[in-house]
Amino acid sequence: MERIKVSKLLKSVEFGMDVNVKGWVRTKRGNKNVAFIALNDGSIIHNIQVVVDVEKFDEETLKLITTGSCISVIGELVESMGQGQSCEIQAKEIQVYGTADAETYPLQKKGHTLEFLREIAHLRPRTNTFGAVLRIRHAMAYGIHKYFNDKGFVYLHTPIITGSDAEGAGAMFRVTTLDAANPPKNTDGTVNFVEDFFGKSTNLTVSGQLEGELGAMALSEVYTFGPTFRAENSNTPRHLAEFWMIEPEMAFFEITDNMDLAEDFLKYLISYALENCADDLEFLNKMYDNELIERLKFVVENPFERLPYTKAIDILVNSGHKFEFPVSWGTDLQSEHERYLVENHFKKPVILTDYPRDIKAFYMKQNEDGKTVRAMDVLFPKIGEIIGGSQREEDYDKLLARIKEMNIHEEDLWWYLETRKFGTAPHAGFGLGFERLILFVSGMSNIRDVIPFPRTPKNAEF
RNA sequence: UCCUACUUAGCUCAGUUGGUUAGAGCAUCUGACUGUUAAUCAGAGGGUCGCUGGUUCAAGUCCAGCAGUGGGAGCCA
Repeated sequence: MERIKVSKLLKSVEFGMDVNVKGWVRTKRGNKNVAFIALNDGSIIHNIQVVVDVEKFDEETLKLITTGSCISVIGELVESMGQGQSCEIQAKEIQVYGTADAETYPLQKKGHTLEFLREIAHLRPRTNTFGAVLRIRHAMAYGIHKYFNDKGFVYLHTPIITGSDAEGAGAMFRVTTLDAANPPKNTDGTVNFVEDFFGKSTNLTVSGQLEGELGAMALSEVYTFGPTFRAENSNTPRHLAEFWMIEPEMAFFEITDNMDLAEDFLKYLISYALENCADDLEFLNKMYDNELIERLKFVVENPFERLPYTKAIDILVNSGHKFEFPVSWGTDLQSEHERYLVENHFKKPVILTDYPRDIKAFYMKQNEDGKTVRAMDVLFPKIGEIIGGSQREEDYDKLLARIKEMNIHEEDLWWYLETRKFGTAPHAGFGLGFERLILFVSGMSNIRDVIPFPRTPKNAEF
């Protein structure tokens, strides 16, 4: 008999037919006459209740059905006699695929702390919480591709191993096949990477942006969506050493077009979650964050506040609010400043633009004032910076001057500079941290709980 | 990396000014119960008190170092 998924079954109203479901047992309870098994196959947050007439089954088989075990059930789909579910399966045949020793299986019927579940990341997808988060994560990944595809963007695969050390987005992980204990050396004692696999020093990418720009200078609109690596010793609920990032890059877009796209993109994804992940969001709203759904709707329905950095500084200085770090023009905003703007002053997402050039990357387009660049950061409640982007400097001379000024090796970027030499065009783009998006959409508060197997300093288990 | 808190049963936590044999709830096991919803009720088993060292007649409790985890900060997405 063909297997039917629980998600499909719970929507079915055709009582009286025999069905086959397969899944993992969440709980079993009952008495010597009747047993109730809550079965889940991950297709939906809800379980299907399997009713077992105890005397019709072998006692030894029923004993094997414990929390965590995996079974296949054939039975009749009937209207439930009990409260709490509309339909259930009256079991006729049960096959046990895999037992789960009750004394050692770590997941209980009772709730667990997220900290404990992180220690058993191989089993936590079997919980309601992680089932919900992982389904939402999937829906967001799909929504991202759908959004860009519908808009005519080309999905560009940028390299994961990079020889460019000039991306400037943080510490990198080295990629090498050299013997760590005994690497070939130059006469001055440094490691000779000419003998390494690629004939030069290579690292894992910290951003696909520079290559993304190369694609945009031919295909007009491109986006990347792939893993990104930062070797920073960051121990916070918002950072991972390995995370996924979405980086659209658009020719002929100026900074305002970039902001429009970023806002529309975020609103599309949040709407997509509200429409397609309603059950999972309701669960998370109930269990973790009572204002989650309300907050998601608010973000979709209200325009983001847009203002230049300089104006934000004025607001902060005149706020009368006591900050731990003083506010002054020319310094980067601290978390507390961003939080004040988003959560206290505007009470909605904020897009800040035109930051001082000295605190931003070399590739950002320089404004006429000689002091600021066309950067934009999208700040969200609870999680802070969710998007960072800019219009790019398309003028060869200005870009080269900035590279020299910041002591970046221009010879490493010859290919990047050539796009400004041959058919340059105004263009812009941004980066969205995928896990930060999931954090916001799911209402979870630690980034380690929105990726299946988190990589953080001192942790690469599983 | 810095600041701070925490680490006691499978899980979540109590544990008094240092003082006999370290407790509870849940989970597990056994039994009871004719349809349960984190079922309920009764009983039982379950501990190197994170690790190392120190103070003391005596350390889960006080001190030091180390490790891990949470929260905050920095770096950023």
